[in-house]
Amino acid sequence: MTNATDLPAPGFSCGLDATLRVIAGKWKPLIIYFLVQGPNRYGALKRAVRGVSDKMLIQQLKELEADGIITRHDYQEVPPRVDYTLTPLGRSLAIALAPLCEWGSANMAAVTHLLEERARWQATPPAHATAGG
Amino acid sequence: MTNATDLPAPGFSCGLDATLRVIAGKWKPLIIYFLVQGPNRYGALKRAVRGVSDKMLIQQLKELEADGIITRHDYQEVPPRVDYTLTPLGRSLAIALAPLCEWGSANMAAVTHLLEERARWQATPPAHATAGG
DNA sequence: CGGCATCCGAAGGGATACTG
DNA sequence: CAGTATCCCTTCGGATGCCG
Repeated sequence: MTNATDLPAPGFSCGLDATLRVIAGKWKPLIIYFLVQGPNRYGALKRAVRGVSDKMLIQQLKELEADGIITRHDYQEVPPRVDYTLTPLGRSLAIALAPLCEWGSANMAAVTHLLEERARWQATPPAHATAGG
Repeated sequence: MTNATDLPAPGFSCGLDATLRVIAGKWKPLIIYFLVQGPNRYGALKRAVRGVSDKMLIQQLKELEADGIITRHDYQEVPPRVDYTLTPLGRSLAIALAPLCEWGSANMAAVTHLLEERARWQATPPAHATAGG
């Protein structure tokens, strides 16, 4: 980040905005990051992300492919065999994701705790939660 | 990141998952990143993010506050004056966001182009786009 | 195994109007 | 200026079922 006192921006809050368009989607960052390990088959991806449905996985995979982040290789054999690989662009994005990963690891305890707090906060009577502070 | 050939993972794709919970939301990363410049008023945030509605901005701000990423200070004066500041935790998250920002800047041209491509792809007849591939 | 289509509920998020 | 509330449409995303 530049001087942090001069990073205003015309329409973008810097490239962050651009990046967000690409990684938008509940599973994309996870998919991308998982793929840094190397090419992986559909099934492996599905097992790795754990929780994602076929629909979502396929959808995100397609968008990622359309965005030039990954490439799909169909071996055209039976039983079906397909694998997904990060493109150079995708790889660079993955490494940019690393700090976020590290942050999460470093603060996982806090995050876990916070998430619980938030859940409680959200369960608060939507009436006029201004009180309680 | 480590060797990129040895960063598998148990149930989490590393802390990335945890981080994603915190920055989930169309505007959060932008808000966080904008705040690294220092404390900012509601209006400044609104102008900076540009495109966000009051509803969304307030909502995300509240969640960020609940998550311990930012703090809100109400000067209790009139006309109203409130400002938001990154907590140490928030600051650390912001710096983890920097690489993403840089990636976006570095690849903005490509991303912009890709986005157009995707828009075109999405406009494709949803019938059975299996063809043409 | 890998993938697609459909249905459906939940959440996201914009527009507008109102308050102090 | 800062924030709240409501309406309402869109997107996200999960469950299920079917196909090559």
